[in-house]
Amino acid sequence: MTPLNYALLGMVRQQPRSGYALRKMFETTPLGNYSSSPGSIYPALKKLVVAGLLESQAMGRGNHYLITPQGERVLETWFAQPLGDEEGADMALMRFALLHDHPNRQLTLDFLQAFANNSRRQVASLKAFMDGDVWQQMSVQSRLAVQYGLRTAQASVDWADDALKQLKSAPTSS
Amino acid sequence: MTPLNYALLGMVRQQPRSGYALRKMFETTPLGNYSSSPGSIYPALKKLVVAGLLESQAMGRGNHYLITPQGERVLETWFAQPLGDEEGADMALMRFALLHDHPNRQLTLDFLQAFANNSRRQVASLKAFMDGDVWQQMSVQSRLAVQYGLRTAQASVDWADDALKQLKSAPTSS
DNA sequence: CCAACCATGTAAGCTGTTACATGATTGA
DNA sequence: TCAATCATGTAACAGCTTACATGGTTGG
Repeated sequence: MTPLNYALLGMVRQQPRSGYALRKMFETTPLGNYSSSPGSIYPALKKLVVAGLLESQAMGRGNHYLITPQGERVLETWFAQPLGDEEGADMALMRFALLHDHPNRQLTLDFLQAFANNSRRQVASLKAFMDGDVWQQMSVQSRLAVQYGLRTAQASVDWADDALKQLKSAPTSS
Repeated sequence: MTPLNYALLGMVRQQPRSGYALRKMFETTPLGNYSSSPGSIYPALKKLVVAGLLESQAMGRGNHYLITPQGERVLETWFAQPLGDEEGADMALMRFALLHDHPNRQLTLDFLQAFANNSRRQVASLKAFMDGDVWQQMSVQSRLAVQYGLRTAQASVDWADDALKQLKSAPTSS
């Protein structure tokens, strides 16, 4: 399961779509960092059908894709996985976005907690780096680049905390 | 010229290093998102030598790499290129970090200006997206994911502005 | 002497991109 | 009718990772 596969599964789960519609999603929304080129999406969809995670259904011109129970299970397993340090922020955020209307709200809350903790750890490790030997030998520019990392990590912490607040104050809105 | 190639050129330009030392840089510093696996670095170094951008020089155990005048020219050309929207933030930041001790301080200032402008444009486009139709149909989670993008873009703006201040107030510190 | 590190390399594969190609349908 | 959009596909490649393999050196 590649990142793109998860993205496609998640989008199709939300609503059956054609390959073309999925491409448009990548093009027109800020979510999903993937190119909308057909060279990636159509082959991936085919593979997902072969693997039994999606079902193709002719509809007007073109095919719509539906998620199968097995596909749902794959997504659920992914959602339930503890958020590791390894997955980059982009991957983590995609996972978060695909949780969208998931009935189990707790998954989202858990995700945000873990994300906030990871970001806090990242902040701490960058601060620790700034106390090390290497830091002293670095040029002004290189140091500023590290400061950039610090700022974005801090922004992640703030966002996650804020998102938790918003979700907790809001009733089950879906 | 791949991102990794630029990274290697820039690091060698700063100081002649062995392939192993370069790997350690990737491992121990937050700069450079690349894996430190030998499978990427050694072949890349070889290609750069063949292309005449680096020179290999036996030294003790292992080889040190030096940048050639031609390699310097390649870097200079890259540095001088206007910062486009296309390059991701990671690529942009790498370029910034590699400017490190560049004698032409103006390049750094130009970069930061362009980066700040790009980030501002990104903020604006995200805000515009939040006024569109798609936004209305999105789930709470998806909206929060977009808000994340907004926050990090804003952090980029803040960082660039701050960096400009720091550099302008500091004399030529190198 | 044995583990850990220094130091380099290759082969296979995964993932996504680029570029090309095709044809139907819709709106001006 | 002519351009734009809908809709799908393939072939070739680029770029990096994983896994494996090798041998020297250093320190406990």
